[in-house]
Amino acid sequence: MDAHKKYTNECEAPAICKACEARHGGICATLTATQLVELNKHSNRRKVEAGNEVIGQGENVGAYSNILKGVVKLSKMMADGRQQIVGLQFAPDFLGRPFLSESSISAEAATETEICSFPRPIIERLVGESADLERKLHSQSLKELDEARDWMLTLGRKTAQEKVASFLYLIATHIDPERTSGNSSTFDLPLSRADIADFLGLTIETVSRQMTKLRKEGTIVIENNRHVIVPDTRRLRHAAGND
Amino acid sequence: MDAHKKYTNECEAPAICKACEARHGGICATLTATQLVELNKHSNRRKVEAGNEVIGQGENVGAYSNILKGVVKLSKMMADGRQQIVGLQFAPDFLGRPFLSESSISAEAATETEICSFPRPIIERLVGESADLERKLHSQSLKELDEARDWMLTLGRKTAQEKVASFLYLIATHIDPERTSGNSSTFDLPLSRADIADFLGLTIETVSRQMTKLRKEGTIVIENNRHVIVPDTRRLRHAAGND
DNA sequence: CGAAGGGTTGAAGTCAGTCAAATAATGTGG
DNA sequence: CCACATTATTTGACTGACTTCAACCCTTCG
Repeated sequence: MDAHKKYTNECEAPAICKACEARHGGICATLTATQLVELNKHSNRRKVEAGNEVIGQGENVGAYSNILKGVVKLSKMMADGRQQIVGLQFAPDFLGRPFLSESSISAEAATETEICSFPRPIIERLVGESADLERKLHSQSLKELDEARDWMLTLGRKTAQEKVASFLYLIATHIDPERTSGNSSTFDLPLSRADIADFLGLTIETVSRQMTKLRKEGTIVIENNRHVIVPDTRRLRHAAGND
Repeated sequence: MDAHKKYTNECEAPAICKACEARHGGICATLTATQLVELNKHSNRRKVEAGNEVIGQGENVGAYSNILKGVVKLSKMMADGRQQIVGLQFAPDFLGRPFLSESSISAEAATETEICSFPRPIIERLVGESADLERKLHSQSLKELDEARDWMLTLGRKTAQEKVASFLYLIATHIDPERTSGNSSTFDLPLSRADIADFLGLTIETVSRQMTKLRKEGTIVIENNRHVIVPDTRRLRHAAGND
């Protein structure tokens, strides 16, 4: 069987990659079929439950990954336990540098997540071969930098009300909307109130109060704590102080 | 004269570059002599006074620059005027993407500054030619990302006291120290109280009060408002909540 | 000398934090 | 499927850190 696999130079992409959700979104989009085959030999696709660290044990320490499904939170912690979420990564983002020695960032699945990870050395070799790949990684870094700086404005200068609205607006615009028609949007929050507080530099109580306020104003509708309906995203955007 | 300039392939670096402070620190370090000559034809070296935007008027809009001397602040502003400084760049950093359409960031000289700027198209062509250059730009982006995330923790989770100490510690470790021996450090603040407040997400009054407090505790000594002496940087680091 | 800008200090107000308790959602064993 | 235990979220009363508003000080510069 597999009679068509005799050539190695211009081979086809592995079947598993062809069916991959991130095939055209993640870093894999920049690779040739040959490189995909190579990468695929060492890749490891797996599920990560909400609340678990994305850093693989043993062999996978220091790996790079594609997020195929779910939301990953990147956070920093102070010696005394105070915590700050410094970034959220949505599928099909690439999860790279973070859990490298560098800065003390931890990556944890916020929701049930699926990732495809690759050993660091392989990626680094491919980066040397492919300018497109380096470009892709570079541009993701720049995107993350822009997002981080946007969030600095939120953390430093917005009120609690605006912070919570900013968060909801961020989610509304980044999550695969369960339903989006024109100006309205519906989704499940990927983060608990505690996580939201850590993302906004607030306490859970304040987050809760501001959500209640937004609900009573009619800016949002909440069902079962996690499910949110935004009837008018422009109104939410305005509440976030974005204009 | 200039008899030795007959070859064009393996020419020497331009004299002005050889004498340049950033020759080995900025992006220029990754370029070949030939590329330097090319780049030099279009480069524009100039001084920028404190308080002026670094964006060149007219021809230079959308340029990339090397910072040769001084400190540049990157800031974002909300519609109602609230402002947040999202990054400081010290010589010999590269000042790149910021004043590109993208995110509404403005770059302004905090102190008297000297920059060497290049038209965007030239840089972009060189990036295509030199993987080293792309790598260099990429790694600066990652550095800025790390710094931004560190600062998010400061903005979101630290007290006013810790924020001010964090700022002083940042300056103490980034500025060419006028005098550094062992654990002590002496320097001039590159930012006014108003700028410091915008960097820390505080008001000038709070910044002033916390500086006074740190002074009375003996953690720092202040002379003429701008001149600061840190007798023991470990103590300052501790006041910043970094351990 | 007087005006102007940057910085400090004080008094009063407010927004978000803290502490505590109630309520809702989720899970577990019988 | 129910009673119970456990956790997540909301709500309330109170406190406190930081802001706001206002006056004052100090240096600089015309």
